[in-house]
Amino acid sequence: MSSQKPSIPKGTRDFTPAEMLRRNYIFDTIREVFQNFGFQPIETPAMENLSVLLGKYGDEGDKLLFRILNSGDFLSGASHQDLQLDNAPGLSLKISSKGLRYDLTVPFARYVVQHRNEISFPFKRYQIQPVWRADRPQRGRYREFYQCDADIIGSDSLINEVELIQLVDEVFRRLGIKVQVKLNNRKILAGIAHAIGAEGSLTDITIAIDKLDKIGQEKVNEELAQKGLSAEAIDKLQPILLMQGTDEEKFGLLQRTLAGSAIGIDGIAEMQEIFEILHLLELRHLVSLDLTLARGLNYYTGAIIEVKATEVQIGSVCGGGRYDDLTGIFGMPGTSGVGISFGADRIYDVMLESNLFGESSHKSTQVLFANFGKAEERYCLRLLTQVRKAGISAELYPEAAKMKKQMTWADKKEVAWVVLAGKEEMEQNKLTLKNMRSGEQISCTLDQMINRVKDVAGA
RNA sequence: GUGCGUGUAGCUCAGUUGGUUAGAGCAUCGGAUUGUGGUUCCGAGGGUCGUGGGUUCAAGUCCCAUCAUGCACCCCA
Repeated sequence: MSSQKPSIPKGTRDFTPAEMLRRNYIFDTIREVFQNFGFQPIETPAMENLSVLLGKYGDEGDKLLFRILNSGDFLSGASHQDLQLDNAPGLSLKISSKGLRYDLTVPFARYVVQHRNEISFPFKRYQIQPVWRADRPQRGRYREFYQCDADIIGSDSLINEVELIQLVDEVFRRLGIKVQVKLNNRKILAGIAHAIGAEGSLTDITIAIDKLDKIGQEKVNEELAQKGLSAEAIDKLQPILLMQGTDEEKFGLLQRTLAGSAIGIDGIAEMQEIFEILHLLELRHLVSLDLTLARGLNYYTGAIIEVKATEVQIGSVCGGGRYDDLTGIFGMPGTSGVGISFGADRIYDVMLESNLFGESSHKSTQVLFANFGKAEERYCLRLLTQVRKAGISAELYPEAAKMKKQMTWADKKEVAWVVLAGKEEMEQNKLTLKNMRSGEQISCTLDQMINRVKDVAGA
């Protein structure tokens, strides 16, 4: 029989015990902060109906959706014509009706509409689950990754934006990651488009502006011209692109520039209020207005947030914003929400690179009972139960392998203590306790052993 | 979808202007030590050199194709 080479799909990963301990440390930290801020957990299915997902993330997003082939005779829904025409998007709708979720926000909007009668608004939920994107994997980019989302839906108050920023500040404080929080507002971006007379090109403008720090002013202008923006409009855009100074100075310039745009004025007022409240709070990380922040997700309508690690280059580790009418598509208009999403996998990469995982994430079995044979096994099994009842994680090596093998095994697993209980110990109703770090060995009773292990663990 | 790079043992890699039987370290397993690991010594297993074709007396090495993978763009957590 020929064996096949085992592999996993591109952009997916296995996680070792050591990695899982560290990943769980991140999830636990984020979860604690979510709960501390009053968010409640939900989960939604890995797959959604395609009708829920399509059209919510822009054309690019639709392309990146993983689609699930219908079960059984999946071709039955497709006509001969469908198969013959070179029409992949059309055909895919005939043979696939489900897809893997692309983010947690859209499924949440669907959840809210479906459960609206059980929810008392404003509803604050958190959700920690994997999402899938058919992107080309590279550094910090995976096809399967975890998002940790906190959203508040059913409240227009800007307090919510501020709370999320506070939450972000707290999560990264606890994890020890240095970050920079950038804020912008879609309404301001719309106002800019209006002010330079190019409302129709809002998306092109925001995407081009977003690249400013990457490709520079000239290239951005070239790209805008290529997208069909008039020279006059590009000209008018320059003062905004090059805007420098304090947030107050930026707001001043914006107010003058966007004076003719109601939506722009509205956006400025929102941001001013958010900053005003933020100034009352003591935040650890710098929060700044960044007009080049665009964010491609189509559903954002108001404030947008992005968080970048300052010491590791990996793209954003956290992003979010306000969406005024995501539930409207599902038949429940007028319910505004705002949310934030932490990218657990990128946070992991940042922490690994910056050496931020402490010993707290190093947890293994505390006590291993060496196995000497059948009779000793029985003896140890009774002791083992009592050790576990005392709250100490313990296990018995499952077979009477050579001592060297058992000790090596304990060493590799970073077990702190090994209990040796053979014939001699059984006769004296005692056991030998070995400290794997120091190599020191003592003879003692079960109670003495439990106290010793607990003492050292507590110290 | 576009561009550039890389594929040799489980992992990291060496392999000369093409030249006889493809190597090392780490890891794994076994022994030295049948009740003692982290440092020693000895030994063993493990390879269709990504795959297919071509050039050549001869290809891990050169050429082409293909697949996989990494990076950049796009987009994003």
